[in-house]
Amino acid sequence: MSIYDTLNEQQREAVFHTEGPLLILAGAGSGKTRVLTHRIAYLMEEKGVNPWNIFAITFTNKAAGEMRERVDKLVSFGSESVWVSTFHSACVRILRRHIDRLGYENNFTIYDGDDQKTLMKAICKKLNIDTKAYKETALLSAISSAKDQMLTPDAYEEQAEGNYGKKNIARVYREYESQLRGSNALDFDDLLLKTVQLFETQPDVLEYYQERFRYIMVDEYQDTNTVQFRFISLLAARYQNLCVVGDDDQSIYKFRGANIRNILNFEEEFQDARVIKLEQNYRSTGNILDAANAVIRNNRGRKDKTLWTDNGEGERILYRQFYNAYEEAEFIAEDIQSQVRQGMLYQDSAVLYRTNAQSRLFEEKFVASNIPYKIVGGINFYARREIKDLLAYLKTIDNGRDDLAVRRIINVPKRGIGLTTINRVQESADARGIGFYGALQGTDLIPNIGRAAAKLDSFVALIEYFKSRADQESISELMEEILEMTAYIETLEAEDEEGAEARIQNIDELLSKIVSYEEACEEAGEKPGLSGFLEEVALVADIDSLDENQDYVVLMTLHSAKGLEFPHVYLAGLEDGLFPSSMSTDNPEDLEEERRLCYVGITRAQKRLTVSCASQRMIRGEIRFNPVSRFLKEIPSELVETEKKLFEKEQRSAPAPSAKEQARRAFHQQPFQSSSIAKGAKQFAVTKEKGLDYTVGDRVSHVKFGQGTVKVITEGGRDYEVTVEFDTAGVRKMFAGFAKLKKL
DNA sequence: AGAGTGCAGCAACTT
DNA sequence: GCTGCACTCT
Repeated sequence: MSIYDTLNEQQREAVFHTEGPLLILAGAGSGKTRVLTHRIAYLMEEKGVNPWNIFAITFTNKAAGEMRERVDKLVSFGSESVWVSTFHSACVRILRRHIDRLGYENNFTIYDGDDQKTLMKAICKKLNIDTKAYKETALLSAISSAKDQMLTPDAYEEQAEGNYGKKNIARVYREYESQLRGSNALDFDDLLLKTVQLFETQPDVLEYYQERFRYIMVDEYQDTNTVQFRFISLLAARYQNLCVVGDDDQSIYKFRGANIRNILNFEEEFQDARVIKLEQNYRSTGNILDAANAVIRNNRGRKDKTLWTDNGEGERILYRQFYNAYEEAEFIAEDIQSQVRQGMLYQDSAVLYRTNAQSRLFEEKFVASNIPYKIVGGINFYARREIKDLLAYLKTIDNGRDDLAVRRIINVPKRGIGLTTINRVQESADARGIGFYGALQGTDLIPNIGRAAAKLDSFVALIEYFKSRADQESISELMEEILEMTAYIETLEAEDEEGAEARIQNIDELLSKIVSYEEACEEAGEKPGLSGFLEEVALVADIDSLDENQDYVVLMTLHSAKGLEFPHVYLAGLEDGLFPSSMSTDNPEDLEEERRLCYVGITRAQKRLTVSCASQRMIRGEIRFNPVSRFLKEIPSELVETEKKLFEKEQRSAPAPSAKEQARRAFHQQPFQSSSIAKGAKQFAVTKEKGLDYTVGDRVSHVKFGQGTVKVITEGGRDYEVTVEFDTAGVRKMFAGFAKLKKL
């Protein structure tokens, strides 16, 4: 009996086919992760391949972690040497080593979407671009797709010949590119593009990685874009051991450049590619699968396949139509509670929707009904103002050339440095062809700077002080020092009464994340560095923080739900105009993508699927009346249960949960944890201690400031604020949670 | 020169 | 329902 006996015939075939290109067309729930993990195990255990030579690319960090864990369970040793990572993290790792060959410094900064927007705004201003005619987001997406097509600004301009609009975009692209370079920064697209450029221009580097990665596996292949495909083709060119797993029916990232031709044309690109289809679904019931098949059948231009299951028919799909979205949310909240009374866990349910804005109503109802929940997506933790501010300090300290970061914090907290001054500094920097921070370092050279010079000088002195500290102390100590010296929290409290508490909680969470990063590094025997932390932060997706061991209902968009499964799925807001989105209904290709999205949603469900819509819904403060989604009508009516009675009956005759269920629930249940502002379940927090073990007058010691005497303790909302007179460092005010003072 | 305040316009999906 | 910008006040 071997670990491979549990696989079905096609799965086994895919696992055993190790040499040469292989395309696995894996329908939803057909066990593709099982195949990939077993394949890695097979390579290592049976083929004697060095795990060091195996590279598996996943879509999210979470998927990467899970894959490594599962491989670890299959093989006796060596799984930690397998490279499992996302495209972006893999590229960052490669670029950190070699990007100096392309004229960047190796401690480059990564710009996220917000940073890109800020930068684009400044560029439009500088180039006098009419943002009515060319919206920032449109310009950015044009640049993004240019980068995906691996077009340099020069190539783009050439291509734009005779097209006035495109010429303008080329101008913007060129400026955007030069500003990024000037700031020693890369955007997300650059991570891939620069890696490809590196491979194409540095044969020795390419050869090194080709030798290193002799066996390459790519998950979610249907969502790779052109530059990603180029990346893997280059790597696989030497040994041709490329195994890609995907499902053309689940391609939902066309807007991000996903090229469905990568999957449809794989056999042309890689001659002699073996194609294996996995069509047996192990996840869902027959009814759910039939519904999914019926919907996706309406798409043209797909690889033919039919999913089947021997799981049995299961329950019919429950369909409810509501008067408005409030009632929809209320029903789902009640239904979840009724399911829980019958023995289900909260974590067995997920609510999926088309747009993030829909989460709001669910959140309200869930809070009111005391349902623990976690919202994935929406405003990313790292996109919050206070977090971005503090990270900008770290970025400035780490890479002084990151102009965006410097400009963000130069007057945060307020230092009396206004727009006029900032513009003068920028002009002077531009005139002299140096960076913003560079200009700040010589204020006497800036014309008309006047009284502001002193303020700028003290800002520079502050940053330089932090820089000098950065080598000597840990990131968390540095962060604490930034908080103390800028009085960031105090300022926050002073200016923003309602929001302050949640923001401070977020800062606590950031500190916790820094500490756990440091711990993780030390465990791995690496030195935790500022660049490393900032990079990790730039590449985390919200979905990575989902925790299967916590009992909460998950709320997310259909896009985020890709690759996940839940016993019970609620598909909400099935209305034409919302889903499919009104922006896609006039274009058949876009509509097909929406349909695939619907297919992804349906196939997330294992046992029970509830679909719902509302007759009227508030969108942008306007009441909209949308017809029932066309996708709903594509589900054969015999699979659907529309009767209201079903729900009420179950609720009334709910049997008491079995002893086993009660035990299961007691084990999983955790106290309700969520606040409407600090969205989602908090993982860590520096919370107010039950009390402090020191009082006024006590002698205490601090990691950095040494010994001192406690002068004042005031009780803040979330923490104690302690004033200590240090023997050598003077009087300092600090939060007990951060300061970790020890009584002597 | 900077900071605070009121109003307009805008809002898919994401690494 | 929220963010950016113009306007006015200190």
